[in-house]
Amino acid sequence: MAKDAANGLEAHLGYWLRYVSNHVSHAFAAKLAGRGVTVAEWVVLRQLYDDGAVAPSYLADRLGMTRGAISKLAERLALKSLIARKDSRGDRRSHLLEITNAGRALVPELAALADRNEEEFFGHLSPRARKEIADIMMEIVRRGAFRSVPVD
Amino acid sequence: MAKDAANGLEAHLGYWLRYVSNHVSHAFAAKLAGRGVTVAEWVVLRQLYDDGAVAPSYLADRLGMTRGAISKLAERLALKSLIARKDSRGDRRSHLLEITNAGRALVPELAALADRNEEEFFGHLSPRARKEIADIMMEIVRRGAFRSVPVD
DNA sequence: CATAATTAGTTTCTTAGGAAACTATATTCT
DNA sequence: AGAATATAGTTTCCTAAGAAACTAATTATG
Repeated sequence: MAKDAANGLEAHLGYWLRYVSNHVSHAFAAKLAGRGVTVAEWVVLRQLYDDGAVAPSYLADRLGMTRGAISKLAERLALKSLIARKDSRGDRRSHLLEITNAGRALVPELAALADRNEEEFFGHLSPRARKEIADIMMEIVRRGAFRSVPVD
Repeated sequence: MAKDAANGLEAHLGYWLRYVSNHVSHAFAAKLAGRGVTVAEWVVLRQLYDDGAVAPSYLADRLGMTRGAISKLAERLALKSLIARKDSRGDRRSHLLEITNAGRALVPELAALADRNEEEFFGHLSPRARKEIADIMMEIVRRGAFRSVPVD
């Protein structure tokens, strides 16, 4: 019962994750578009809502994006006055990003859209199943398989 | 025990799926880059490996991409001689895409990389857990939540 | 049968992210 | 202290995808 080297696409969990995740994100993006923000912007906003003032590089690390991407993202959010840059006393290379009042006010609205999207795609799953999958995903992140990827 | 409207990012399954999926895809992309193909190209190639000659629009539908994206993807793959366009007798608007011998020969190599990537991220999960998640993802796709997404 | 509507695919424009080069500041080493 | 190195963030260049406009061919309609 040898496994075919050209194993079906569908056999890979990565395939299904990508497929579903792309669709879920896309649907979410469509909802967010009404409020003039992208998914990435929402994620940054939501993070700053919790974290207060943090360095761009911290965000990059935390959210798994490059510094360049965060730099541009921060610029866009600043133009929309949803976040503000704040000098970080002590090190003149760096600064801090902080959510503005307008940004803070927006978060619950966007969160409601996130909840609705979540419900739309995963609402039919039992809380137990949802929790289990989320735990597995977190475990994968926790294992830090992300750093150690050999580039071949 | 009211739920906070600004529910934590991490509470959303969509968030974790996106996070993990992005990383898995990225790691996979790095592996594929050695063979000169992208993840999207691999997916198309793999599909054609199974399906024989099919219309671009079928691929777009099947893979959840736009026709424009498939058009450009097909062009790239054709330039690499991994697929070929074939006139579809009868309807002169359309044509068929077909994997070439070179493309066919490449698939098992790429499949091995896919397996390795899969192993790297999901290898620690029991076959049962993997199967369960995959089933849930397929179920979400099957439910066709994808079509019915309201754009607001 | 001629014209309208539809369908298949392509192209243009725009957006967003990664990689790597780059600038400015801070730290380390001797 | 002075030179080499490292770090924070930005910018440039490139790639890829979506939306919508567009072209060509086909089917439906009056």
